Amino acid sequence: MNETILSKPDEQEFLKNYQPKDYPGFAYTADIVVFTIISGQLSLLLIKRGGYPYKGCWAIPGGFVEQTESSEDAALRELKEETGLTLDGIYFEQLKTYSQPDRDPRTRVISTAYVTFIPDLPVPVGGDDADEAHFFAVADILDGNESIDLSFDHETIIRDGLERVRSKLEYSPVATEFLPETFTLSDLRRVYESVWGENLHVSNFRRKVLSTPGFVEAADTKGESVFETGRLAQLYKKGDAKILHPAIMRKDD
Amino acid sequence: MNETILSKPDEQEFLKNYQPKDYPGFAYTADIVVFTIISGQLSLLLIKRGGYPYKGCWAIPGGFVEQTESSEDAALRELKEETGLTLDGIYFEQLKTYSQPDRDPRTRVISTAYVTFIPDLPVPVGGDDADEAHFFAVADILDGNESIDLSFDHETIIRDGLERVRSKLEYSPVATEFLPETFTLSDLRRVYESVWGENLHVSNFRRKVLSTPGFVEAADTKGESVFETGRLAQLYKKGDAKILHPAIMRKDD
DNA sequence: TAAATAGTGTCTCTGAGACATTATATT
DNA sequence: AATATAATGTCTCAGAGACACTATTTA
Repeated sequence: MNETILSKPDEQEFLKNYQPKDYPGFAYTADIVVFTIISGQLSLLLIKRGGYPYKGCWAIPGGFVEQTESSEDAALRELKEETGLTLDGIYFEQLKTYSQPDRDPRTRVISTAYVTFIPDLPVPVGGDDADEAHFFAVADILDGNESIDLSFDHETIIRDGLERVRSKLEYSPVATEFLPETFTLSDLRRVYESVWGENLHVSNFRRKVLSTPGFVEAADTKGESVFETGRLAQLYKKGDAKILHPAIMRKDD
Repeated sequence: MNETILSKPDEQEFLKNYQPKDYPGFAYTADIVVFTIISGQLSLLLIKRGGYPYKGCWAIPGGFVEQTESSEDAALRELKEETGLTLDGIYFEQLKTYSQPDRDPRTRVISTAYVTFIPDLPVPVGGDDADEAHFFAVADILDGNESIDLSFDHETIIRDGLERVRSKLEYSPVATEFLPETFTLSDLRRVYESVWGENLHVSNFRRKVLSTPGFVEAADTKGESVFETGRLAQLYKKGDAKILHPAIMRKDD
């Protein structure tokens, strides 16, 4: 914000006398797509709606933004209220804003959606506004025959979020956000395989990751295990790179 | 939107009796960053504000969204009203939504910003809400000593837009949006140089562009000129690729 | 003719796909 | 011992930086 200009006398005078216009006004919500990987399946968090409209249908967590908070703050607050999940210090980013006039059957609602990626650790529970919170495999939600009824335009939001996380893995180190503090290169590779839905070449993947500066660094604790049969693997932790170059590219682009 | 669910009797009943809540409501605006290249300088369109707040300061085009239109429609409508520019069939995309509670000194205003890239052809003029519309070199606006006073958080929006166009050039063919229907490879290279602010190697650039499928294709009209001294250049037109691969990468990432 | 840009060709290095081989763990 | 994963190494090809050289235009 440009503060200097606003301190001019005539600007101050205008603001002192300013009366909010009789402008219709919009309802404004913040929603968040929470991705994680469960049993090798890219999954996301849905809550079952307790009230109308779309009563009993599934929706991504979210809700109305308060007058005193940003939509970023609202997304985190609603997520916590509805599922108990706290994203403290966890990566999340703005996805897109949805403003189609008919996207909410009640009234005009603008929604800004966010995306986040979390390790498979916390077990979400239903909170204030929701009956139930549950992780579903993305494949089941989108192509699934299991008919998971989604609310509003949330299928569109989920598809946009999916494309975001898929492309984000290429040029940023966010794949590590899906993992605990230390992990093996196989763990990291499985993140890519789950998100992209394709198998990657094991040793080529290793070489690419290790030759990309700042992606991962070896953890001091060496030779720990991942609880799988086979040779014990070196543990790594997140490096300090914000962007990957060279990028880890997927095949189908 | 999921129409099937909404046609259920109980959902219909709820919607029939629905009364808009006594909810505060937000003002909602759509703004648009219009980039073009003028004399080899990446430039963008600003309008001089005719009223308070920030009277006399410069702002990116935009304004309040109507209840019956999407923010996409609003951005295009406001641009036309304020500058006379029509973006019919021209590429534009959503940039980001800004929701900081104090970003507008009058009242709470949410804004969704868009970006577009246009050839250096139309001359914008002031419209309804603005005194004046003018293209400024991005360098002058951001690092400039010429002190161009910007309104609201528009400097942030412009910086975000700048980073978007810079990265967009790498993996998408949008550079051609800055050019007329036919252009030479030098024209295209100068777009990259203007946006990235770095000189590119002439013959390597040629090879990369021509070996990227669908980026450009030779125009039927051969050997036309670009009105520069030197050998006449082959003309090209936009290809049908939506994504560039291999990408045209910049140095500093 | 000089200057400027268009366009071609070549050398080299890096990154990635494909694949073979060795190492170390569990069962 | 059989099996599974970890880790290293090698061959080859594609893409990109650097650079030399030729072609065609204007001034």
